[in-house]
Amino acid sequence: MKILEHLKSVKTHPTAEMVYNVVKKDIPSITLATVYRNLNCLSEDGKIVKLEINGEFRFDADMGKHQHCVCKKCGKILDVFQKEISEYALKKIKSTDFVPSGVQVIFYGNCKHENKRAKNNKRPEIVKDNSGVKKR
Amino acid sequence: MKILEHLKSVKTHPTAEMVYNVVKKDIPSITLATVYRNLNCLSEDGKIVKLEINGEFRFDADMGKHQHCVCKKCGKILDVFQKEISEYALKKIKSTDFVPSGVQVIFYGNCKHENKRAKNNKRPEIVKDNSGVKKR
DNA sequence: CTCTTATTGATAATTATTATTAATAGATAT
DNA sequence: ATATCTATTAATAATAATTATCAATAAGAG
Ligand SMILES: [Mn+2]
Ligand SMILES: [Mn+2]
Ligand SMILES: [Zn+2]
Ligand SMILES: [Zn+2]
Repeated sequence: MKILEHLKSVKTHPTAEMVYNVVKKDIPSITLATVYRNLNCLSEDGKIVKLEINGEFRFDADMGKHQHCVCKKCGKILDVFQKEISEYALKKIKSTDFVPSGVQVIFYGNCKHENKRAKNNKRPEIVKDNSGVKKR
Repeated sequence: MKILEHLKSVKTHPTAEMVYNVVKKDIPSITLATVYRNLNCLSEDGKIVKLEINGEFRFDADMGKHQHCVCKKCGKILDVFQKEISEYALKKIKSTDFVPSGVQVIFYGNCKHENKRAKNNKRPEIVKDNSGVKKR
């Protein structure tokens, strides 16, 4: 309950560990494995969405049909609420040997950073700057 | 070269390990780490696509704009070549604080298994059958 | 052929996630 | 209320995938 409650209160698409770090303030005895277990159950039950971004799972309690943007620089995940995009994809897809039940739309690009000094960049830049690296 | 060559010859979206198991037949000295290294370089250079599905990375040498279907039962990944779907998404998205450079469309659902007797089912079913598991 | 640098193989380390299990909490029956 | 049964948890340990390290090797330049 606390886990779902917390997930509903944020729009950051946290990892299991991020959820854990917040929820343990309320339930100090809770363990990371319990958070994982509950997040997985919730997503199997269709109460939350489990996303896979940059090598880790992210969780989202917003079950409305929406899309996501992932910043290639800072890794931030933003919501896009334009259900026509998902609907178009599902309406248009014609596959003889596959029956789709849902679609996931992820945009990759760059978010508008306060380019002066990134203020809420918790993790180091994911940008892969190859300048100066010469290939042969 | 052998890695890229192999990737271009298949449409299975293999994992690094799958690529490794094939390429090592040609280059017995090759190591899994080298395969990972090269796959990552290739994807950074835009020569291949790196997908993230069911907790692991999948690689695809088909750089044409296309979409994917993931079977929730067997994990198989199928291609869909309908560029209008990705184009629609990119054209329609309006985000004030994000500049998209690409979009990834993944359909989830079920592929048409030869349900009489699955003939090329290499890996065990991923299906999560909760029948008989009562929640309280 | 020698020198310099990039890439590899071998392996260790890391990270995220899942599995195990005895203990606990919660519900149910007495 | 107390005993009993059962689902969930905490506390690990284990696993799986991926990345890092680094000495040895291969490739290119001169
Ligand atoms: Mn979201
Ligand atoms: Mn493909
Ligand atoms: Zn950003
Ligand atoms: Zn299937």
